[in-house]
Amino acid sequence: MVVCDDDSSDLALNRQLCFALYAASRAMTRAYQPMLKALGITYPQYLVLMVLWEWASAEAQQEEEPSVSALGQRLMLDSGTLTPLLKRMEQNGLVLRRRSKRDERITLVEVTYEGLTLKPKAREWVSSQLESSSINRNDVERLHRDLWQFLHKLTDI
Amino acid sequence: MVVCDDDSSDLALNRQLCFALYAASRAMTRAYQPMLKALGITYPQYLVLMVLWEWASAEAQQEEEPSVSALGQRLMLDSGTLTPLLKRMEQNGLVLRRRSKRDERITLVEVTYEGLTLKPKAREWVSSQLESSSINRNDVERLHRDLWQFLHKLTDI
DNA sequence: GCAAAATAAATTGCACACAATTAAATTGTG
DNA sequence: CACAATTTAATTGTGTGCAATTTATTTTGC
Repeated sequence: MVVCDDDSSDLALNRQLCFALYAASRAMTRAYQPMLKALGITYPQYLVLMVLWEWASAEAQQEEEPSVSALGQRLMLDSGTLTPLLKRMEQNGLVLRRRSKRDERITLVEVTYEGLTLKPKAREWVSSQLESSSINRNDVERLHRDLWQFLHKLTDI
Repeated sequence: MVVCDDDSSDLALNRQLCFALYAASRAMTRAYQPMLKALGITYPQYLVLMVLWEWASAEAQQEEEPSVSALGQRLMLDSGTLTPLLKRMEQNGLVLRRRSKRDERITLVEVTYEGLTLKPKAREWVSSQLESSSINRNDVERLHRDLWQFLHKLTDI
């Protein structure tokens, strides 16, 4: 059996992309650590907060119900991840969880005032990072666009 | 205090990139699941195997010592992640772990014959996926290049 | 030579991810 | 209305990631 062959192949090409995504995603998380530590939250908790900040904004008031599953659709996460994460956020005073009166199966999530106060702090840190880094905004936008295009093709298969 | 402001800002822009990376990385992992399940390994175990497959190839024989820390540098992972992962792979007969005779602090890792036999299977699956998908190889290469460029700027800060 | 510093893994503890299952509530259908 | 099918979270179990600490070994400085 051939178990040792050359690496100038699909395998190596693809390895590089799948690993680049894996490495870049973790590097991004690492880059956020100073801010996250200062705010006392984790990276996925920050993503949850960003969705909740959007939902709490005036424009979005009459939008979708802020349920666990709506949050899950937005972040592509399931209740197995979100339920314990939201419980920790509730413990830390960042969100409130309550059952919908209309349908007791649904758990509604809302950001607290304390959770809202983290938004300007996060914004300030992010904008100062962008300023002090050598990262070009156009590059970021192109990468973002290409990533989503790739992600859509990936999930279409 | 201003806790509710517009989202046409650095925060929103950056959220999209950091979330795109997070989502794309997990989507890639999901896309690999059918193959990984068939091979009986996890995604990070697959990444480890790819490094070990490279190291086992003839060209690389006199390269760096296949230690846990060398593996960690390649994958940007530490022993806290790798040690238990490699133990599981050893349990499953995919790798061997032994202490270096030259330096007893160092744990050397080598792929077994069983571990090598997974390589052609992985290659076959990956190439068939690329063929059957609508993903353009040039797009993949560009995304890969842009990702590494971004990753380097990120880790430079 | 030998104690202190440095190095390499391993360990510990916590927080995700996610597959699979379970439990509770609601909806659809006869 | 009854009751099966569906929907929504929560739960369970396994495997990462990673910070922080510990253990074992080697190197360095004197």
